[in-house]
Amino acid sequence: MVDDCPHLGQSKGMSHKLDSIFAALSDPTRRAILTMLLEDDMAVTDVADPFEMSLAAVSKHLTILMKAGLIAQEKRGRVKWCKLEPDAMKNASVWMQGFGQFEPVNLDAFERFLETELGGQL
Amino acid sequence: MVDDCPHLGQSKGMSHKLDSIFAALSDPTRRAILTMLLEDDMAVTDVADPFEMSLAAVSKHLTILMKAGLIAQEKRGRVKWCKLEPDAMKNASVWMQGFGQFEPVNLDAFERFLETELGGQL
DNA sequence: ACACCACTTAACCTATTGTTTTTGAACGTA
DNA sequence: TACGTTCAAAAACAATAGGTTAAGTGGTGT
Repeated sequence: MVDDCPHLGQSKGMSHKLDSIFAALSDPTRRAILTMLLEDDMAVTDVADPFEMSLAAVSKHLTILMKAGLIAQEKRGRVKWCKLEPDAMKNASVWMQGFGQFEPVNLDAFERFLETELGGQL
Repeated sequence: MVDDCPHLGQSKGMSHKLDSIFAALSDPTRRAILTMLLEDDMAVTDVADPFEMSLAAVSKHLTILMKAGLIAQEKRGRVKWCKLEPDAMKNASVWMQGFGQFEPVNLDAFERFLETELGGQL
């Protein structure tokens, strides 16, 4: 979670994962796909069905989601089934929780604490 | 349309916000900036200092973070101070919680961050 | 007034992304 | 075997992202 703070220690592994996870989540089509997969596993054709765009475009979106680790694809026969892979999203969620856990008041207090007690030497 | 996240009762306006929030988070430089701002409010020049890139590039990153609502900027004199705006990230976090097939994040990542970085001085 | 400082904007370059259409491979079925 | 279905890959293209340098804006200090 602290991996991408360059003035602290850097271990690039996690950061690169977060790159692709957040980038994958930044597209509304892909978020919609994830929402659909929340209800049930789906074949590629069925995933593409509600969308205006071509099947090829949806297939590429699925590739992006898979490379981010947000879904898994399993081929059974000629049908490729897509299922959610929630662990990847958990990684991103945990990273974000580091920012959401405290109220603004507590944040201000914490900042003042850092200033007075530590002199900002971090 | 399947544009959004119906199971969470979110509107299309929210979807556009999530676009920019997740897109902003997908860049490691911007995540590093947010991590730095976790410790204290900072002037633009000081934010740019640890990075290899130009000040102009960092300024653009800050604009993206501000448009996503992840930070706020306040100009005092000739110095523009940047501070974290955690509510935006909380929105994105809530969206991800909808995929609650992983346990709700109850670990306090922020405290663990502090323990790691401050050596338990708190 | 003048120079400096803290940014922002402009113009530009390059790599990547998002999309389409077309092509083609793999697979079930008749 | 032959045919239709499922899906991926390739080619082509516009738009966007992230970076640069250079110029512009506006507050500070002497």
